[in-house]
Amino acid sequence: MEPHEPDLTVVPVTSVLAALADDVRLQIVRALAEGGESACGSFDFGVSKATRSHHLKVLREAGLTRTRAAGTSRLVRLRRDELDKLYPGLLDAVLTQRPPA
Amino acid sequence: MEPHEPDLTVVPVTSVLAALADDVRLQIVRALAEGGESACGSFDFGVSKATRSHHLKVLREAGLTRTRAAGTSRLVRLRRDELDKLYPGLLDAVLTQRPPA
DNA sequence: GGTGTTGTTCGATAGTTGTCGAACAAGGGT
DNA sequence: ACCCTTGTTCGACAACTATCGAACAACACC
Repeated sequence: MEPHEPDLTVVPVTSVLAALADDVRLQIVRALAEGGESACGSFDFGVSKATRSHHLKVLREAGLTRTRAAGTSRLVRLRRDELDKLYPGLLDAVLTQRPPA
Repeated sequence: MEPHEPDLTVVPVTSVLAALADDVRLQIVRALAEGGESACGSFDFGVSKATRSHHLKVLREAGLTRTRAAGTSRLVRLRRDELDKLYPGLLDAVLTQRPPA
């Protein structure tokens, strides 16, 4: 089954924003931005693997990530080039860690 | 009663993004970005005034807008300067109308 | 003081979403 | 062949959210 990675231009802006508007998913995106392509299992942010899988699906279907199989693992990476081209400044604005309240 | 307009630095990024991740609210923000300060009633996007009031509250409490009374109306404006300073590129990336699919 | 305009607030409701455990699937190694 | 690791999928459930009509509040104006 194809992993359903849509063309970014057909994804509504609100879907992209909604995908980023979750704490767990934002941590995943930050980890990807810093660490590059990573296995799903490397994102241990206090949720079960079912929940993690769900969040990765949301990110993928919002056009934020790409996934490829590698043995028993799956490697995920940020579609940064496309995102920066279509929404310049979005990722930069969102990824920089904010002051601790 | 104070309209509860929080300091932007204490609003979680996810709240800002969630506020923008709705079609009606995005239309309101776009209208504000283009038309400047406007009365609540000027945002007629096919929802009831109760719903409109709800969306304006979400935007206000996410730190995106400021509201002041003016007679029987209430004038709403975008907190663009603060947003651009704290999240440079965010609004620009989101406000530009996307290609029609 | 009454009437109309403009918004807000209050239930209520339907839909969406985040979360989990359990079951399942696909590989790799021994 | 067996088992372990790695992920996905499947209900199920709680929490949140978008929406509405109706009731209420504040102000202006006659």
